[in-house]
Amino acid sequence: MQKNKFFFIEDFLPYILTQAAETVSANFQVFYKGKYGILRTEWRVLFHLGNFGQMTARDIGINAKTHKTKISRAVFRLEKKKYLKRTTSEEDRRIEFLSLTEKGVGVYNDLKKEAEGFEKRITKNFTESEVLALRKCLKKLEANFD
Amino acid sequence: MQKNKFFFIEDFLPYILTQAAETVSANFQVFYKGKYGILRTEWRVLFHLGNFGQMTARDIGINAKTHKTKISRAVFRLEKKKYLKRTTSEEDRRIEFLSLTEKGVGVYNDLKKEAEGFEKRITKNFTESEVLALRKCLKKLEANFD
DNA sequence: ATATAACAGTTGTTTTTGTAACTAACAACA
DNA sequence: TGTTGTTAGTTACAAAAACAACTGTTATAT
Repeated sequence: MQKNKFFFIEDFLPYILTQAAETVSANFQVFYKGKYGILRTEWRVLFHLGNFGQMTARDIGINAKTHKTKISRAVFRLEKKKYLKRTTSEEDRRIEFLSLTEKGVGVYNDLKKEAEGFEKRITKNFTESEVLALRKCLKKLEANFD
Repeated sequence: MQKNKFFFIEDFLPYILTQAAETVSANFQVFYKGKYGILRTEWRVLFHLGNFGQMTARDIGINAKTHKTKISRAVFRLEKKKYLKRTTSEEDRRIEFLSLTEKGVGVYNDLKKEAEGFEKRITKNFTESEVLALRKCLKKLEANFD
């Protein structure tokens, strides 16, 4: 009892999902790349630390589903920019605790404002329940792969 | 009259959108990359030609919002694999019409089946109207950048 | 204890992408 | 014509991502 006999790429969910994500990301990166010269993974690390406080590279990688080499290099660059500092754990010297410097917090706070403004603008023609439903669907979609 | 005083990265729409897209794409690429060794842009070109018939690289690029160098390289690889052929236009010799070979159509048909199955599986726990609403929201979101 | 496996994070190499500069063809207009 | 601008597509080089192999450390188990 299939309704649509034909395949349309423009209705293929993975395609429109990726297209929407790429368009939104390309427009959002103007802020962090344009203002601070950082890449997407660096933005993610910055925002994890700004949002959750001190974390290890490992835990950021798990939470953001990002490979450890990507995290490692992002941490290196953020450190070089003096946005974050590392502290080796006393109990387990493999682990490094990462946290934002004062400068990093400043950048985080500025980019947080930009993020809030950006989200508002791109959902200007959405009802509040539409935004909530969209968030819910995206999370549910992703949870299907755990 | 703002409700949420705090910023949570896990509720930031561009972030969860990108996360969902990356997770879905990573799982879907297993089919085209695993079975036929092609990349995402090659999949897109293949599916544009399979879906719409003969097209120019330019028009695929416009429709898929993909840079011409990416398209150019994807076309080159698909040609090398004998999935598509080029025909230079008689009226304007800058233009090449691209179309799938018989082999390319075979690959397209197989991957189309996989795509349909994949979409069904990832939306198994969605109601039909949820899927429709999700598609609509994603398209609306993207249209905000035109 | 000590060998082995597991883990956190880094480094090296290859593949892919991004960007700019390029070629070849057409268009417009003096 | 011929000069200038635009367009379709390619190529060259630099930046970034993917993947595998590595270092140093801790956990496990004989």
